Amino acid sequence: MVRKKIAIKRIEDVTARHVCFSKRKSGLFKKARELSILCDAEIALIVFSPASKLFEYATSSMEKVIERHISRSELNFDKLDKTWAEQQIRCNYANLNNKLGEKTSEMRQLNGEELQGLTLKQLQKIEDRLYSSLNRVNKAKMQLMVAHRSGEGNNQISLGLLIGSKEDEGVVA
Amino acid sequence: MVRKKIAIKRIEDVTARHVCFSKRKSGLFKKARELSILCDAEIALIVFSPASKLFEYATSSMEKVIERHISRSELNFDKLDKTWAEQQIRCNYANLNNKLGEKTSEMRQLNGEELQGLTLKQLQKIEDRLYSSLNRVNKAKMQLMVAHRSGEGNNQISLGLLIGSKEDEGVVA
DNA sequence: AACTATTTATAAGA
DNA sequence: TTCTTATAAATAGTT
Repeated sequence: MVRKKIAIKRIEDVTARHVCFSKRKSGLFKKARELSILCDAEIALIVFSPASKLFEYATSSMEKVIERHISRSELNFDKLDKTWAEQQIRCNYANLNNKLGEKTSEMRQLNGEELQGLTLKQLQKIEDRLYSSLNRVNKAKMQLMVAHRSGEGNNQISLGLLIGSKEDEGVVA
Repeated sequence: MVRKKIAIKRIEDVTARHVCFSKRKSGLFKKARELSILCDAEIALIVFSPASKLFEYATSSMEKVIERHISRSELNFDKLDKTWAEQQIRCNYANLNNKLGEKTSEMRQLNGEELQGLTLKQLQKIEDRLYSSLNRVNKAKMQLMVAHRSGEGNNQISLGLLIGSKEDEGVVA
């Protein structure tokens, strides 16, 4: 347990990343709450998970302010002054462009393109990642087949299997 | 030095409160930064000290949005008169956003996340794709190993293998 | 989800 | 504010 300190860089393994997110998120929110109470500070904390799920914490009055910003999925440009809005768009644009580039490149490697120049170790890592993906896809297939069979056969049994095979939430729902 | 754990309640002594604020604030921001990097999360954190001094942290584009809201309330109702250029930028922005969304979603599926709701056929397709990726990665590994051996052995053979193993480019793209 | 060895944060003191 | 250090708290890896 905790054999080593970890480097602060993106965790590639999906499962590990989710677990880490869940753990550290609670830690972060706890710290925020403590700071606000101990030191009488106003705090707003917004966290979007990699899957874009929203988590938030805010003390008192700020809550309303922040809430408003979150619930807006489109920026309300009409209410903002134009120059700022334009800058904002440009900034986001560049940002998006970068992200798109990164994602594309990552996907290419995962696809097995752009493999030249990688070390054996790096290739091994990609291979491992692909295998775990395959595993998850296979599980999903199994669940589907079980669910499907339940449509024609004995509902009691298949329902039991379904529940038993549910692991991360929403797989079957 | 840390004689005891402290209770989480407002620190009455002003000096002690300030010191605590300063220390815990850095800790909180550090944790926020780490979470965002490790888990690829979007985070915005706003802290007002008891003396109403502002501290903030935000990943990427959220920064500007939040900043704007902090400097708050004096919204410029500089409505309308949107130039063609601005419209254009917004259009591109929306476009990029969509693309990024698609890519992200595609990658998640390829990763074996977000598999819920897919049909058996779709899952099969993802599985096939993963298998071909694995194939390509394996080939790359082989090439590396052969190339490595060729450093000591027969160059002709490994070159032949290299050329022979190149096949379908852009299967997925 | 629970455990625990370690790392990390931090309360008190200087 | 910054440093030190003993102790409390968080958490990475494992089960």
